Amino acid sequence: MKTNKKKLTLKDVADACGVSPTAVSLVLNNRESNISKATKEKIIRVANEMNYQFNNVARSLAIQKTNTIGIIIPDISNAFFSESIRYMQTELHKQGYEVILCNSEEKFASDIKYLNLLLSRQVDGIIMTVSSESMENENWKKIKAILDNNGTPHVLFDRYFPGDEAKVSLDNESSAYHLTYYLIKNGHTKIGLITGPMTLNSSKGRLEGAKRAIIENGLKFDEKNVFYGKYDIETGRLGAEHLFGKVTAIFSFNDLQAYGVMEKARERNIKIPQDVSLIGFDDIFYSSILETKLTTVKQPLEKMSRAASNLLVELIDNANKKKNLSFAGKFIIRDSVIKH
Amino acid sequence: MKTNKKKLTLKDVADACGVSPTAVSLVLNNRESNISKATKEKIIRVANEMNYQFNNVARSLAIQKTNTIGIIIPDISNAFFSESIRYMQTELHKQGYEVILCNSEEKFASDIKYLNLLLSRQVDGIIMTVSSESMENENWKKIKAILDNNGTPHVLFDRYFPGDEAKVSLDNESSAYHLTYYLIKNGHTKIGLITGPMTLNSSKGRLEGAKRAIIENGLKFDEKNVFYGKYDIETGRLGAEHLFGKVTAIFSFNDLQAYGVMEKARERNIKIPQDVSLIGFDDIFYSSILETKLTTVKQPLEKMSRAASNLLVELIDNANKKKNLSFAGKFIIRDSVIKH
DNA sequence: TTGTACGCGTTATCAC
DNA sequence: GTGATAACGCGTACAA
Repeated sequence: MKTNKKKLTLKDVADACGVSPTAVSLVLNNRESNISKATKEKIIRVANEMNYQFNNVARSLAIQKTNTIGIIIPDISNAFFSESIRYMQTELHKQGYEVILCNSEEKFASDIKYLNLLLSRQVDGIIMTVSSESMENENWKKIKAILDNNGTPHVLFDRYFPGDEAKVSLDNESSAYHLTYYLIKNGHTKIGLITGPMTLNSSKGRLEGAKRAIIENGLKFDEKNVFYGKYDIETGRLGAEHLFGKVTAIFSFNDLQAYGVMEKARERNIKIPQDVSLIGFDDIFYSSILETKLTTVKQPLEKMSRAASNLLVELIDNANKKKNLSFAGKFIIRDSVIKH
Repeated sequence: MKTNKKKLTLKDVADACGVSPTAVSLVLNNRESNISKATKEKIIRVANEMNYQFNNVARSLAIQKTNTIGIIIPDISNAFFSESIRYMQTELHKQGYEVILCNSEEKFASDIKYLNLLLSRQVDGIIMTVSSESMENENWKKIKAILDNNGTPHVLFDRYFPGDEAKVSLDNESSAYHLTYYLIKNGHTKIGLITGPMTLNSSKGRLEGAKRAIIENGLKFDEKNVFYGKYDIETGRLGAEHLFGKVTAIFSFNDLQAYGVMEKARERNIKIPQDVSLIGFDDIFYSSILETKLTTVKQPLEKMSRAASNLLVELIDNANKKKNLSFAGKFIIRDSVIKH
C-alpha cells in the first residue's frame, strides 16, 4: 500500500538539476529562451524521472486564466444534450480547453448555483442551455444579471432569453413549417400538435411554424388539436390520448414525445402510419431503429456544438464578437407518414 | 456593451467595510470567529452589494484542496454512462464536490491524457471507467502506474484491471447465469451468445455465467453459437446474421446489441419472440418502450453510482478504506422470451 | 475583537 | 544565458 507521496514542485526539480526554477518553468512550458540544449534536455529528463507533475491551480492563479470552460445543460440523460456535449468537448479540447459539466435538471435554482460556482472557479467562458424553469416568470433576468455583471464570455445554446447575448440555435420556425407542409402535401387536413414547454423559444418557434403552414395553406388552425406539454415521453402518451380520433396526423415537437405516441398507439391497436401519420423533431439515435422508423427533422448537432464552442473561444479572445447563429434543420423522411 | 470589469478581491471588500481581509474571509466562509454580529452583517451586505465573487483558484492553492472530482468514461453518448454520471454528480454535489468530466471515446491515449490532465489540475479524486483499448495488451499497467505514483484516491467503475484498486461493479457472472438459466427453463437448448469486448471483465463475466448455466444444466456449450463482438448495435446485427437459423434463443450481452438483433429480425421477417427468443443486458431506457419489450437485467445504476461516489469521498478522507463493491443485477422479465 | 505576515506553486520582470 | 524577486488571491497562525 502506497503512502501518500508529497507532491513535487518546480523548485524540487530545479534543485535536482542544479538550476533555477525559472529555467525549469521555461523549459517545461516550451517557451522561447536562451537556455542551452544540454540543460534543456537534462531538465526534461530529470522531470520525467522524478515523475514531476505540473500544478495547474498555481499556474491558473499566476496567469489569470484557467483554460476551462463551464457547460450548464438541463438534462444530461437527454440524448440531444449528451451528444452536444460530446461534440463541444471534442472541439474545446482541440482549442486547449477543459470542460466542467453541470446538470441543472431543469431547475432555476441549479442554474444560479452552478453559474456562481463556475464563475468563482474562474472559468474562461460558459456555454449554457438554461433550464425551462429559468424561462418562467422572467427568472432569466437574474441569470442575465449575474452574467452581465461578471463579464465572463458566454454563449447560449438551443434556448435563449431576450438580449444581445451570443447564441446558437436552430431555426425552429422554418423547420416546423416544412415538416407541417409535408403533412399537408400528403393530404392531411386535420393535424394534431404536441408541444414542449411554451416558455422555450424552441417550442414557441415550432408552434409558430406549424401554425403558419396550416394557415398559409388554407386550412384552419384549431386550438383543440394542440396538446400543450413537456419534451418527454409521458407528454407523448397523454397527447396521443387527447388527439387519437380527432386527427389523421400528429406532429410531436420532439422524438421522445413521438415514442410516447407510438407506445399508446400499440396499446390501443392503432397502426402508425396506416391509421395515424406521425412526425417528430430532433432525430435522436433511436428514431432510426424503431419498428416504424420516424420521419423527423435532424438538428445539425455537431455543427451547432462546434459553432458554439468556436464562437465562445472567439469571444474569449475578443469580447465584441457576439453573434447570433441560426441553423437550418435537415428534413429526414422515413416511414411514419403516408398519404391520406 | 459591457467592458471587462476588474475582478474584485477579498481586500477590496475589506477596504469597503473598513475591516481586515482576514475578517472578511472568516465571515464569508462561515467560520467560527469572535467577530461581532454587526460587522458580520455589514460584511455580508457589502459583499453582496459589490457583487463580490470568491476566487476558488486562489482558495484551492491556499488550502491544497480543489473540491473537484475527475470522472473519466469511455462514451458519454452511451446511456449507461450518461445516466451513471448524472447520479454521480448529484451525489458528489451533495458532498461538496464539483465534477470535471472527460470522455475517452474508448481510446487508451485519451485515458492517459485525461488522467494526467486531471492530476495536474489537482483533483481530489478520480472515478474512472477505463477505455476498452486500455484493457488490451496490458496497456492498463501504464494507467495503474500513473495512479499509484501520484497517490490520488480513485475508484474504478464497471470495468477494472487486476490490483488492489477500489472498485464498483456488477456481479456479471451471476446475472448472466440467471438470465441463461431462464432461457433453459423455458425449453431452449440451443442458445446463441453475442459478446462484448473480451478484454472487459463485464464481458468475460457474462460469458462465464452463461457457460456455467449451460454446462451445469446438462447442455453442451458450442463455440459456434457464440459471436464475439463489441457492445454496439452493429455487433447485434452481425451476430443476428450469424446466429439466425442455428439457435432458438439469443443472449446479447447488452441491450444495444439486442436492438441490432431486432432490426435484423424485422429485415428478415423473423418474429421475436415467436421465432427466436431474445434477451439483453443493462435495461437502458428504450428497452421498455420497444415494440417487443425486452427481457433483460437491470444494473442498479443509481446504487452503483452513489456507492462509487461515496467510496471515493471516504477514500479522500482515509486512503486505507479501499473496497471492492459488487452489486447484483435485477432480472426484468418482459416480452421477448417464450417457451420453446 | 481585529490586523499582520507569510505560505501555497507558478509566472514574469528585471538584473547579473 | 541564468537567477533573484515580486506578483496572483486567499487561508492561517500569531500578534496586538
